[in-house]
Amino acid sequence: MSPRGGLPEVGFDVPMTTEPRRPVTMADVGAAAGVTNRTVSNVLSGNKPVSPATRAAVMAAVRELGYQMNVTARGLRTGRTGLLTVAVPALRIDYFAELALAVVDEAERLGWAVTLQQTQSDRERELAILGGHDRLLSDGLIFQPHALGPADRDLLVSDQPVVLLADHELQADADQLVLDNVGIGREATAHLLARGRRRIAMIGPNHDPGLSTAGSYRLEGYRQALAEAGLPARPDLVVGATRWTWDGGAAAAEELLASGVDLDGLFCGNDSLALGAVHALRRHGVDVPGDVAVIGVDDTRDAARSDPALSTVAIDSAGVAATAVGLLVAQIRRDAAYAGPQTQTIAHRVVHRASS
Amino acid sequence: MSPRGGLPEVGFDVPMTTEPRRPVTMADVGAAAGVTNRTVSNVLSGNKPVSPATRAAVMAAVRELGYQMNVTARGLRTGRTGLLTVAVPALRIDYFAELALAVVDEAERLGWAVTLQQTQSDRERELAILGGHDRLLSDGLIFQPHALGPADRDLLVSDQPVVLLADHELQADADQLVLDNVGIGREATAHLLARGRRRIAMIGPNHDPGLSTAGSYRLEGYRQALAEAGLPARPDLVVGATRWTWDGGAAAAEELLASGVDLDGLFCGNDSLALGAVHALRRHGVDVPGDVAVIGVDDTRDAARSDPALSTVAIDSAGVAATAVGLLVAQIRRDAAYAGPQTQTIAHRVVHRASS
DNA sequence: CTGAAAGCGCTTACAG
DNA sequence: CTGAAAGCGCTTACAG
Repeated sequence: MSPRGGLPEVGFDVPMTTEPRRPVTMADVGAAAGVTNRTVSNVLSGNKPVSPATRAAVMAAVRELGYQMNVTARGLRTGRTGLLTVAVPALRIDYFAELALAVVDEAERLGWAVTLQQTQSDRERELAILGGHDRLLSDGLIFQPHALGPADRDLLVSDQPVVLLADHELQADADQLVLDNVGIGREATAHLLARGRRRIAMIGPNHDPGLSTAGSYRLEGYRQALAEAGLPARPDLVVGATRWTWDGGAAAAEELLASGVDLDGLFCGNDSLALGAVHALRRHGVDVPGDVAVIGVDDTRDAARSDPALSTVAIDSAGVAATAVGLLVAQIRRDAAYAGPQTQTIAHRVVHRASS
Repeated sequence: MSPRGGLPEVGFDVPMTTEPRRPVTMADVGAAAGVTNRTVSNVLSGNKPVSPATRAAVMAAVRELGYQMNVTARGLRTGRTGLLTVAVPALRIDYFAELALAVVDEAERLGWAVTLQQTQSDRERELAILGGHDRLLSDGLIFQPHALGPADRDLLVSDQPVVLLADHELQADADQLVLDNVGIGREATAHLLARGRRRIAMIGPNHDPGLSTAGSYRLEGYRQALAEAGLPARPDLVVGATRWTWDGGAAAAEELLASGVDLDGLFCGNDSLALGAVHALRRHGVDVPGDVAVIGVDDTRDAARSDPALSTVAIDSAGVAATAVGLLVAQIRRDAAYAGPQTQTIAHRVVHRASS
């Protein structure tokens, strides 16, 4: 804008002060500090000793130039990105949301970042998790398969770090944290029996044979408990639920009521189902626990806060998260203390509250 | 273990069948398909046309060798990782959890993965988000600052793609989605006034002057509504809450009741506070809405499901997430349609339910 | 449509 | 303790 008269011609050829913003590299930092990029790397990584004077000069240059490490380049060189992947069926289900957020907390505490993936219980998406992009961008995977099952053991074996969360023992060649779902169903039902209930319904089993969900195992436990009490398994008392959500629980309870079946106890596959079911029951004038005692599974935060407070089988999702992250990081670091692939059973316990 | 007698000496020097598992590279795939890595890259990226026969040969080799792209290497070359970062104060707060999960959904739909970060409203951690590792590992950032405020505008400006979610307009050089928190407080309070309440309390303002939270703006709206109705602002009706959680709401309600103040309406800074407060009120025999009408903010899922269903000021977190992801991706792609940094106000609306 | 080569920004043996 | 150089596995102008 200013006339060129007052400036030497050459002035127009010097670079503008606002250059194309080439990112600052370690070499730039080194040049400013009078060393090479190698020394900068040693200072920043702490892998090799560096003299205090050199360190100070480097750090000053880092600050002055606003240097930020190119994590992708480091990742290519070292094979580590500092990222973990968590893949669960659906984050809309409270239990998985709480589990995933617990993993984020625990990983963050140990200095790792986390990416979240949802499989929607879809086989193709579960396969994509195992072989996909994010798998290689992150250093390890915590994965709850839903559509993949025991028949897919070859797929679930991996030379990359992985911890499986499972509704049933999947195979022995990877770390896995397994729920005792039969035990959960049996103990939940036994709790209702102990409260004097005899006509106990269940909401939850999934009729999709392709899904190895917790539902079928919990149903088995429910049947075992009834059998141990000398009670028959009545199909009219069992209602399926494809989606284990609040809405699914409300709909299933409506279905139970509409069928006219007489019940005095209700075991729901998880807390979300149970809370939706309680809501529907009360809307129809059914008292909980007076007319029907209800118990869920998971002990989500909402369970303790609902009115009436929901009895449940507590699963320590924070503990599962901590264990899973610990095992995964041990694998990634090739810790000497890491004992190799193992199967751990996740603990559970019945929590008695007002709903039963 | 087996005696070497039966084997030729040379046998011990041939490589074992289980080699050190060098990862398969594009060059390996090319060698198997009779082309170079460049052609493999062209096939896999789709960036350049490749003859059908060559493509088929490459894809066959990819399958046979079980090739998985090294995403880190591609990221170093292209400057893209396919990863977005979402940073919010705390995932334990329902609104942020729902917002973050909505971002995951929307990003996934568009083919991006998401990493989640929590700042805990801590200034150091917010600065780390802006300058940290994950910033450079991901292609863009959706960030709700809490400790950083208008005074930090220089820090919030960036040459890297960013979308700010804000409780108050922060600065004009970045995309930002801003809540009209004064309006939210005013309309929530006006709703209670319209329901005939005159002694309206508020739970929420944060007394930490370092935090530019929504609380102070919503408090201002609350005062405006009272003033417009000709009512005085009574300090004894306002209770602070440092953490906007269910527990925080229950504790604040206890505090209100213990103070002996007479109230007939209650505006809570968010739904989590409100649900905790309702629980505490009812436990002390206070009827909602008979004795005290209650309204929250956010319209989290629990709001509609609680008993009584909670009135609230709905914020469309799914819409916020979709808009934020859309703006961020447009920045990353340098879309021609991208209009440059802009400020959008997030819509809200009062939802009347049973609690008022 | 394909090959040979350069280069993204780091880390790390190899010398000194 | 530091320099010069190789190489991680891709993508992409440059030739043909």
